[in-house]
Amino acid sequence: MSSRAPDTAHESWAQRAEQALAAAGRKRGGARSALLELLATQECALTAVEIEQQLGARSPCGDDAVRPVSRASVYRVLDELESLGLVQRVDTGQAMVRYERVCEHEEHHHHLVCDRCGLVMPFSDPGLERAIDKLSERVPLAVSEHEIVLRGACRDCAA
Amino acid sequence: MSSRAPDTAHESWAQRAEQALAAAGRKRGGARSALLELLATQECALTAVEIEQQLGARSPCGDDAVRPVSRASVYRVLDELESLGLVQRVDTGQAMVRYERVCEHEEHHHHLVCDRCGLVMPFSDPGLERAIDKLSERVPLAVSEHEIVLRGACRDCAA
DNA sequence: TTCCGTGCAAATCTTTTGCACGGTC
DNA sequence: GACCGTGCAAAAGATTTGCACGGAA
Repeated sequence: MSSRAPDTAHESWAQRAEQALAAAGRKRGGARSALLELLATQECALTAVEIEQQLGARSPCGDDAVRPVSRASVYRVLDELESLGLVQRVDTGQAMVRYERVCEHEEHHHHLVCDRCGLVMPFSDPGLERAIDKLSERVPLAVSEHEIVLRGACRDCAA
Repeated sequence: MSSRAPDTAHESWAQRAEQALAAAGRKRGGARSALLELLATQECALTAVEIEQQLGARSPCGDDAVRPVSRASVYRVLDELESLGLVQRVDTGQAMVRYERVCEHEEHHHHLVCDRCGLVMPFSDPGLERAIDKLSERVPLAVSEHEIVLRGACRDCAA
């Protein structure tokens, strides 16, 4: 990242998302913008309910005209973004599915899940990716994506 | 089991399960026996509904006194077996969770999932396991298990 | 006889859908 | 003005739980 700092990656994600949406003939809307803005800042996967809550928690004063986003819209927008390849579902084996943005030029990551407190953390490992890629060629399936989840006790819970 | 061939592995799994259940102070029951018997023969993960259907499909004549197993029991038994470490949940990212038996001495496997038809196949790869094991030591989580899912198009669907 | 296992029905919880209104193009 | 986006409420589907009965120890 010579001139651009890496922390602008999520801005460009939001831009790319807006573009893709526009290209798909979609109009703009409050709920979707809010959701894009939130996802752009997230490091790791969120559930629909977490997203709803975070969006509802904006403007604690209550008179900012930022209306809370309904859960239905959260699901609808996520679904839309997923089909455009801007967001991916992450199934951590917990009750609810999680969603996170897909950054084309960022190293993609997988997830650590704490069995006890439910904490979800990202991790990435080039060696593992290589192993998966090689494996993908030997398998009776035209692999288009993969997902890896490591489960165990996080530091706080193990202490 | 010294001279037993490996294809009796599932028999011993059923036995081990019965023992563990007994050790946990559990009594025997029709639904649970049926479920154990079914799981013992399965190569790969099943959903609760699939299990219910297979158990309901026994004795097509209808007068064999084998009563269909209720779905609630399927879930209860699976939950029980899971907490004893005899069965593991497998989350393939489809609508329903899957379950399969855990064989201590068998190489454990992961899953290929066809996006289009929903087919689930097992696969295993020692290299991948090694990579995961090494990785597990470097991660801020006391890893107790891991799950890998490769998604794509199966041969039939890709054709 | 005591307690466990099971079926049935109702409850829960996540996610989806139908409908009507208001905003965007 | 046409059509999309959104909220609300109801629906759908998977899983869990409460309760009462029958069987195992």
